[in-house]
Amino acid sequence: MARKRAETAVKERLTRERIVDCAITLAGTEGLEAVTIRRLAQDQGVTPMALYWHFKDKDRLFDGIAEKVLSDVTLPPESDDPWPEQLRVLLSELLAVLRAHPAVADLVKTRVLLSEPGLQLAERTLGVLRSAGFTAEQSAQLSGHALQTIVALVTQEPGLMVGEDPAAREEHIRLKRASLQALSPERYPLTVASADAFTDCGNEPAYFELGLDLFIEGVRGVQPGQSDQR
Amino acid sequence: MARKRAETAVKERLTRERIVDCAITLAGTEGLEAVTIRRLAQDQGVTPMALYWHFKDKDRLFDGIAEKVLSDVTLPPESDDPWPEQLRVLLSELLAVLRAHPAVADLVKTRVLLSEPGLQLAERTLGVLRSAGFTAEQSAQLSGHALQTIVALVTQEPGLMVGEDPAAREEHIRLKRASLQALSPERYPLTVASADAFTDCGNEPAYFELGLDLFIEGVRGVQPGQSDQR
DNA sequence: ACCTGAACACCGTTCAAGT
DNA sequence: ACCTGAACACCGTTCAAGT
Repeated sequence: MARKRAETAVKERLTRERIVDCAITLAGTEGLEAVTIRRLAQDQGVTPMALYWHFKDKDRLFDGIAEKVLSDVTLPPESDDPWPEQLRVLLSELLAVLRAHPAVADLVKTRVLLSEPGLQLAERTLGVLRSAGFTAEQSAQLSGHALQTIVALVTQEPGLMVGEDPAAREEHIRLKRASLQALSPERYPLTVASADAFTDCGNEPAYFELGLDLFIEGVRGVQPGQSDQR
Repeated sequence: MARKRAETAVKERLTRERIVDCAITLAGTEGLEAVTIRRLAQDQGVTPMALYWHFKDKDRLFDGIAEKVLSDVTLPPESDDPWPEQLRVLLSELLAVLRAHPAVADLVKTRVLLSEPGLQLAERTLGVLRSAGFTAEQSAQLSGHALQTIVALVTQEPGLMVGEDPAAREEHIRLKRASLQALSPERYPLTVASADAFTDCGNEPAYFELGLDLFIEGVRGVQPGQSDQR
């Protein structure tokens, strides 16, 4: 009981890591909108301006968040498996990591090329795509789509609501579903029939599997040297 | 010269349409961040609170923007073409509309099911997918991915910078490209080789074609009753 | 019906100053 | 090196009041 304690936790020195961790936790519990410089400072028991010694501005803090999340990605060893398998393994790993941090997945989307762990993931993804016969240009674009697909899968999952208690979540889903079901069945029969699926993804594994399959099959379909008649 | 004039244009009464149009224009010229209640009011020569008579809050204004943009989508007549063709036509139309409004495309992504024109597009898309043999659940998910893919194609186009003069844009691209090219060629050879493609999509038609193909081929690949061995 | 005035509770950020 | 105090220029939104 030496010195003074702050709030519930032992007061430690401010550091980039601590700020980033705090931001990730806060985003996870209350949503990314709750992550403000001032709120972060308050939770750390410090002045808002204290953060500016560690980060040039909020955008750099976001860079730090993305880097930290991407550092959770563990790349598999190089393999001789067919490229679709390798691609699936890479994307599944990224998917698993982002699923643990849906609130900040959108930050990652635009920041992969800005950090060491992101670059390693990108390099490996490009490797798989190049081995499938794509050019540097095509591989760049496809790797971007891959990232984009995984992030969308995580952030747009129907019924997902970060930083909302289960009761409010249920209510939100119920309301949205009701409004879809209230549509004219003559004009929007298919939309009404899909109301459940639009508001809550009933089966998570199937949802993510279809998303992954969709992308990988898409890559297969545009692969150079394929019979592409339609 | 009766009454008084404001700024450069003739002062007219405030209306939902005028506010939405103003917001879309502003987003296009200065970016979505520039679209604030206060700025909109200022441009219209009115108090910020005036807008609250027309829209409950900023989110409803965003709903209005999305609806207006989606109303530009002109649906093709029903056809007997094979479903991939029909899907391509629908997505190309949406793509063309969003390409004209990249700054607000992200707003559209989460609001298709909230307006008449969006619902009509969704219904048609679901129709095509259902005709391809997908269930209501699968079709809902795939239509979501379709939307998401088109929006991403428009908003993530490398080298696109909404609300930035060409000079600043060039400089921005140059800088980002240089930083990629400065990476270690031993550790990131493929990333360095793709630096150009990551920073500027050299060939727009090819970029959008590949994006569309990727999605449509993906749907083809996950279509029920296909030989799906990998 | 349509708009204003004043106020509230927030933001990110700068800059000079403290230890 | 690391943090604070005070201030600036913004936000969205509410509420009572005006015409």
